[in-house]
Amino acid sequence: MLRQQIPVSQFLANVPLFRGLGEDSLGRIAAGAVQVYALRGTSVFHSGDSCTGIYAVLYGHVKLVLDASHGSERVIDLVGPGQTMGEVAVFLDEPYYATATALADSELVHIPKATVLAEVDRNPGFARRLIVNLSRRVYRRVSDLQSYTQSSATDRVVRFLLNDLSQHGVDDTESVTLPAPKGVIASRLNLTQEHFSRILRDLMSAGLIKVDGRAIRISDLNGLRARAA
Amino acid sequence: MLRQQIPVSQFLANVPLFRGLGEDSLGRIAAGAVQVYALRGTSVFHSGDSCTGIYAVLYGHVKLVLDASHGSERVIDLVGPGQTMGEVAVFLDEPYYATATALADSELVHIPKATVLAEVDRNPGFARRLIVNLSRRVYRRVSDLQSYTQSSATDRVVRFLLNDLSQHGVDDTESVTLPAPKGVIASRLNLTQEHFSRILRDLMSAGLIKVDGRAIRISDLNGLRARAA
DNA sequence: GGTCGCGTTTGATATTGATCAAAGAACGAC
DNA sequence: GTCGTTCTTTGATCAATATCAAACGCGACC
Repeated sequence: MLRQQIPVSQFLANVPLFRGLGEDSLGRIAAGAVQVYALRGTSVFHSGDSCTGIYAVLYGHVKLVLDASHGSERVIDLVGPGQTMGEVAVFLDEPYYATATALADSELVHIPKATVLAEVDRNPGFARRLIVNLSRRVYRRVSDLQSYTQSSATDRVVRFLLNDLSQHGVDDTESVTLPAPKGVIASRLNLTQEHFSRILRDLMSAGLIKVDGRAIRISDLNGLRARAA
Repeated sequence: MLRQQIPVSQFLANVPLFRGLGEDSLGRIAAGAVQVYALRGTSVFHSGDSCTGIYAVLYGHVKLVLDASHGSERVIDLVGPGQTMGEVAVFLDEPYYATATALADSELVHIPKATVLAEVDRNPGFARRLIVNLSRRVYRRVSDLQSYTQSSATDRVVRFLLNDLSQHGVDDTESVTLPAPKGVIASRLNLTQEHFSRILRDLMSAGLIKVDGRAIRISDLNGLRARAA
């Protein structure tokens, strides 16, 4: 993993967590920030590492994985451009509890713990941003929990597809490209690779989607929506 | 549900979220606060209700439930004395996403949304408290997720017992009293009432615990600990 | 072009925990 | 007390998903 110190405030201005913070504030944050490159397959931090600060992803994708004591790893999140990770460990003053591994060659910005803590005390606007950010995260975890426990594997997959679709905007051609190998997506959805594969096959043979590697075309959007109810 | 306006600052001083905030800050928070009594079985708020503020539990117990569209309800949290609920809805500026129902006659304090928001902007110490509070919540949700997906039902039950034990301190007699009907605890642990019942029976016949209604005595602490690995 | 390795698919089987149904126990109201 | 309600236990069966094993596809690299 390479590290390099260059001006990053222009990048940070586009990260939702920092957007609209004002030049002075951004400047202070950028001052301590360091650009980090992580090649595909390399880890940005490991579970148990002492926490040095937060990371914002500029481009690429990173998976957050809970190491399984026994059995296979569990992907708890996929972090893409504009998103941040590591806040929880910073504020709990504990080591990172998950491992962050690049799914593709990625560029990140590291903001040291001290910088984050100082800015929170200094800038209520930033504090508020963080609070909202964490609130959203709690909410998403609760939603996840709800999916895992109250809906079937197929429902989860369908909802995942529809969700990804809506994020990328409804293009002329309705399609989704998985940001990670299917095994990783499967784990994120709390199912095995095999089961995920079978579900995609079933959705295909029901004429709802077409799968070509990581590219998934939605053939019957309404049919798919009906399935998600 | 009764509401009554009385001075509450002395109570708030004992709630972790507000502890050590200083007289002035506590005073401002208490100013808008209203004491709320919820009889057993009554709800403090319902999923979908517009969010009016946060609640701190003074005594009693409240369950937070996700309504299941179809099927049975899912308990996502048990909120006891000193704990708070509703923060996420306040900061996301959305309706409550769960329903809060008293498990026993309970006393709570309601702090209006506006009061909370104003105090965050005014008092970095409070903002920090909230951030830590929310971080802990994210962490707990992740831990929950890990239990649900990476360990067996029995493991979860054992860990729940050991956890509850350590919270109440290791009394002379090592015992736990469930704060809610077994069906509620079961749901919190993501299993059915029946399954929970069978697990307790099995742990009993293995000589690890003794169950008498909601009182559970740990007969073989080391044996139980061994089971949690 | 061959082959190594990763990701993916498929099939057969096993296991966990859910569901359905019903009977018991506990507890409060009258 | 006795009745009604809620909580809990037990048994029988079922469904969902995991696991194990093996083959397949395909790109990277020699």
